[in-house]
Amino acid sequence: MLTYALLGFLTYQNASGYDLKQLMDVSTSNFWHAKQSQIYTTLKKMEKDELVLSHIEPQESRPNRRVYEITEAGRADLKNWTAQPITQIESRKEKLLLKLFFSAQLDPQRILTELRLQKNLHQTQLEKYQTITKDVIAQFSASLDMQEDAKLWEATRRFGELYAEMYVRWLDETIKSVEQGAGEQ
Amino acid sequence: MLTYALLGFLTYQNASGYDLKQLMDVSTSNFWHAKQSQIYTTLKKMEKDELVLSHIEPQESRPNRRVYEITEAGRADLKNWTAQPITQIESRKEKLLLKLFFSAQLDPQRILTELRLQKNLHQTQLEKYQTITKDVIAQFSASLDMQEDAKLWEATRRFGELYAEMYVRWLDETIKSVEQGAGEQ
DNA sequence: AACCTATATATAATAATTTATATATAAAGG
DNA sequence: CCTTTATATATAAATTATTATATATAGGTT
Repeated sequence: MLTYALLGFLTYQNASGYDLKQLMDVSTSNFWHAKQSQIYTTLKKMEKDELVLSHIEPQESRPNRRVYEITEAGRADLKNWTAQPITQIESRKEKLLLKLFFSAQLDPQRILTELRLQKNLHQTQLEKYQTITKDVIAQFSASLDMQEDAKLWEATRRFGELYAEMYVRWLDETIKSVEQGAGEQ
Repeated sequence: MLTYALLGFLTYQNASGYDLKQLMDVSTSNFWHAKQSQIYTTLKKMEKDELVLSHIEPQESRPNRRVYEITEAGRADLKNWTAQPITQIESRKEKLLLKLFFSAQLDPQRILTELRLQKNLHQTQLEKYQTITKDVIAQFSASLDMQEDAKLWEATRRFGELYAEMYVRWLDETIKSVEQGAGEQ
């Protein structure tokens, strides 16, 4: 899957592994992320599979860059993937819920502390989606040739916003429910 | 992480790999899931680490069961894990959003078909949380010694419900937005 | 009679992902 | 002056997860 994310970025412009990591961090990290090491090894595999090709770009006073370029085979592969409809719901993994599920014999105070910490985190995240992320996309939206892209990027930002909102709401409800059983304010 | 899920189940009762797979599928699959093969190999590793121990339970006309039991070390390990607060937001991976993000040059009709299919899936899922899952938990809630557990289980069910609700809402918004650009009803 | 589902465990092979480490330098901040 | 951050790539090791396959039988369905 990471392959397709990388191919997607490379349809916009050539990029190094370093560039691609930066791009992911600021744009798709909300719904797709990868570690630096995975990006580098995946690019290597992609070059072996001829989905991309690379060349070294010498730099002064900085390590040389290995810049990747998508090939025709790469474009075809990406197109083929996008043509394949997703017929299932993506499964989630949420450590917090796993802990909660098995926490009945635990001290309610501990659970509450943890839930409140999480509320903070998601609230901060929510605000980021509503300010910084929104502004970044709005800027892209201003350039004419980016309008179609920006519309879809906005949709993914909105997902992040709605998700964070939902999470905070659920935490509020859950905190209240746990407080009731614990006899504390 | 799967280790803790399995240990969690084993604090309630001894179980075989097969049992644990069934249990996960009907209870935690909303926020934690695993394939049969991973469960079997993880149990094996856990036994080597002395977090569980197993014995064979002979059966007539069915393959013998290998039943696992949590050890004191296992209980300690689980307790230690629950005591460790989670200080980060869990990162998501959503193929659908990844596709959407890179879909500007794609036929809007295709995107719409895919989004509508997803809406169906999440709507069906939502109804399940609101009916079957809700009923199952309500039944557990009826037995006195399960009330504390059932309350937390209900919280995790509620998460699934809110998530599905949010997803459907986002899909509605996104479908509308894509329709506008595509000049179709 | 043939097929599917449920019951039950196990392992091999592969793929995906994370953690850790190594190297090298410039610029900026405290 | 020292530390941190940014720039850049690369690989080893370990963990986690998926896909595929093998075996065996009872019971129900087409």
